[in-house]
Amino acid sequence: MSKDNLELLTRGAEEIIPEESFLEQIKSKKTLRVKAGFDPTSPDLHLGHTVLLNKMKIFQDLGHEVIFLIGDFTGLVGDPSGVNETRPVLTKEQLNKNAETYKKQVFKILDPKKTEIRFNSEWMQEIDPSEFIKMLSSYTVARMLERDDFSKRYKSQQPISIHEFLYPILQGFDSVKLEADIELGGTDQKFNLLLGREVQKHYDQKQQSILTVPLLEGLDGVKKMSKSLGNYIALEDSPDDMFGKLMSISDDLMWRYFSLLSFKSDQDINGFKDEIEDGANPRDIKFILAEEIVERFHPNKGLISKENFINRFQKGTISQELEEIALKIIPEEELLTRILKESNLLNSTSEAMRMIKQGAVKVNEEKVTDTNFSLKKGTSNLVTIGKKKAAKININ
RNA sequence: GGAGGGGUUGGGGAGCGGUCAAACCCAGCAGACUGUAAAUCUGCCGCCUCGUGCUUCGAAGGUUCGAAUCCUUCCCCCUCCA
Repeated sequence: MSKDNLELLTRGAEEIIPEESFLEQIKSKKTLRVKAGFDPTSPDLHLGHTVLLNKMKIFQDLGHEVIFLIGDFTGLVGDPSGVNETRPVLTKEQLNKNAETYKKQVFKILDPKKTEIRFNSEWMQEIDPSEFIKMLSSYTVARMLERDDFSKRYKSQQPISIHEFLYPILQGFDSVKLEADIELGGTDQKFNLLLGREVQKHYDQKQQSILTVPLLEGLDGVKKMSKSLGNYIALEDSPDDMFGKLMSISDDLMWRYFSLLSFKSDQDINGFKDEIEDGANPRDIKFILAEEIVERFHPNKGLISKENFINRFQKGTISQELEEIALKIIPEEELLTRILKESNLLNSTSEAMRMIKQGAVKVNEEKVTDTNFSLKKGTSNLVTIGKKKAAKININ
C-alpha cells in the first residue's frame, strides 16, 4: 500500500478509530471486508450520501471487498441517531420498494461487479430466540444511556422505546455476520459503529476499525443535507437542476463541497484558492465544481448544463428548453392573473396579483404592471416570473 | 385510573369579546444590489370577481349586535401523580 493510497482513503475522513489498527489493516495488504449500512428509509439518494459512497468506491478500487448493506430489518426498528423522538416504523412494502431504488442508484458510483449487496433480514429473520438473547447481552443499559441522544431524552423524560435500544446492537450484529474488518459511516453513526466493535468482541471476533465521514451540509450551508429539509441535490436531479443548485451555494460552502465531493486533488483545490486570491471570480471556480459533479452523474452533460446556466442567468436570456403550456380558454381573452394560476405557474390568482404588483412578471420580455393585463386567444407568449420560473404559454 | 396544561395562518409563537386575515421570529417569494450566490436593504407572504368582498384560529353546537377570544360536547397532544 503506497502512501498515496493511504491518503486517498483517509482524505476527508472525520475520525478513524482506532487509528493504529486501521493503519495496520491497510498495510497488511490483506483484502479487507468493508461494510457500510444504509437505512432504506429514503428512496432518493442525494449528494450527501455520496460522500460515503465515494469512500466506498475508493476502497473498492484498491481491491477491497465492499459490502453495501441494506438495513431492511433494522429499518423496521428505525435508527434513533440524532432524533429526539421515537421514529415511525416503516411498513415492509415501503422498505422493499426503497431498497430497490437504492440499489439502482448506488451503482452510479460503485462498481456493480465488485459490490456485495446484502440485506440484514437475511440473517435477522432466521435468528432463533436464544441467539437473539445472546446478542442482546453484548451491551448494557447503562452504556446504552451514555449515548447523547438517549441520555438527553432520558433526562428530559422523553419516551425511549425499548426497541430503540436494539438498533445499535442489531447493527453491530451485522458486522459479526459479515465479518467486517472496517465499517464506514457518517459522524452521526459513531456510537453505532463503535458498538459494532463491542458486539464483535462478545462473539470473539476480531474487532472492526471504523472510519467516519462528515455529514455534508445542504444548500443552505448550515443544516445537513436531507430530503426532509429540502436542501438537497438528488442524484436523480436533471443536469440543469443539479448545475443550478450547485451554483447557488455560497462561496464558503463551495470549499466544503470541493473537499467532500470533488475528486480533484488537494493541490488543485489549493490552486483554485490561490486563483481567487489573485482576483479570479469565485463563480468561475464554482463552475468547475458544478461541471465535475454534473458530469459524474450525467456523463457528457456537464458542459451543456454549464452553457444553459450561463445563458439563463448571465446573459439574462432563457434557455431553449422551455416548458410549453397549452391552455384552452373560452372567451377571446383572459386575465393574466388567471392564466398564471391555470397554468400552475403560481398557486393562486392572489399570488399572481402580488407578483405583478411587485414587478416580477414579464410577458414577451415586457414587464407587466397592470393587474388587469390579458392575453388573447390564439397567441403564444413567453411568460417569466422572477428569475426562476418561465414558460411558453399557448392559448387556444 | 386521578390531577392539571394545551391545540392559532409552512414551522415557532403572541393574542384571550370589537381597532384581527390575526403581533413577532424563522422559512419562503419578489424587487434592488451583485459575481450565480451569500450578505444587506425594501416589499410580499389565506382566497377571489381585488371590494369598507369572502373563508380561516382542532371539530360541532351555543351565548352575544359582535367570538381566535365566553359556555357546552367531542377529537387529539403534553406534563404530573398512581
